[in-house]
Amino acid sequence: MVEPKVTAKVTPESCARDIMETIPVVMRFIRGEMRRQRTRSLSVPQFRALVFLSRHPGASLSSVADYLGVTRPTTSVLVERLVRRGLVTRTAHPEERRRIVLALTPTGAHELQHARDVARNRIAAVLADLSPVELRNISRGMALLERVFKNASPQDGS
Amino acid sequence: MVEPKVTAKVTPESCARDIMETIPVVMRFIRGEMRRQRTRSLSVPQFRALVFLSRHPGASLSSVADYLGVTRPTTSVLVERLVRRGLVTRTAHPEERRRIVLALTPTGAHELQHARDVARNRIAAVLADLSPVELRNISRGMALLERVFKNASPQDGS
DNA sequence: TATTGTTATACTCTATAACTATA
DNA sequence: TATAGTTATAGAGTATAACAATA
Repeated sequence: MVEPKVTAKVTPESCARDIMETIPVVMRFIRGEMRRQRTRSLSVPQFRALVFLSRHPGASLSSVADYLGVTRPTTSVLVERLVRRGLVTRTAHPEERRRIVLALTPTGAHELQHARDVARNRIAAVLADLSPVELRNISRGMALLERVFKNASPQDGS
Repeated sequence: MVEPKVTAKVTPESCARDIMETIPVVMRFIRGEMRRQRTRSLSVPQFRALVFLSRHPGASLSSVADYLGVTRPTTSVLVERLVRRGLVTRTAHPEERRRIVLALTPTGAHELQHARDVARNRIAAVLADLSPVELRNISRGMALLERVFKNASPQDGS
């Protein structure tokens, strides 16, 4: 009574298992690439903060925290390091005096571009042997994951 | 001369961009779920080490390090914490006296099962609205990523 | 009172360097 | 000499708690 398994049944649970198994492996690779840039290496959160600021110049600390999915104290420390390294400017908001205005410095924009290019190329190299269909499959999977996890991250459940 | 874009061209580079954007978001969610288990929370590396030991009882520290993709000093510290918490046993290898033999304690096996169940169910809940086709797409994408990143992680390039 | 941001504290991850012990 | 593992050190991520300043 064993059914010939042409394609295994995929459930949310089995999919979750696959995600738990694979995501950390890929994450580690990305981290390694970010860190490889010897003199000017970035952590993944630092990189993501720079990406966010490149898209949202003048953003507040809270908005960066929301994007990163971490608390404000964590973000405050992270931003402080980026400011000290000369990658980000932190100035007072003219009207709302509680707020700060964050933006990339020219150096920050440059370093971001560099890190992004290197990481993208290194990841692309790993993907080089995949077929167009397989690449599309991965991209589609990423889009789906982004859609469902983007706004689920805080704590929507228990 | 603008081609009607039915389906965007997916290149290794564009796929790499998607990966860089999405993986950290999902990773953060997984970390949050692991940490949620208040009293007995696990970090993702701790969780992964326990998973590995459940599959490879008696493994050496080096093999755990290889699986995690981190250095041996890092692994030594991580294992030390698991031993102190009573989740892992660390005994001398009978023949190769340089080696240690790592294994889960009954408590470790139990906590692993608990953490795994909770995290899987929480992730599955996020995936609940996806169709079977979409779930299969994600699982297929994970399998592809696992295949290419599993052995690329160290430093195969520059 | 609620929000923005910081500081203090504590813990984990992580690597490199230097070490011990064993093979 | 090479390998297995540890320890020391340093820096980053991270949260919670407590705080300051502003709205």
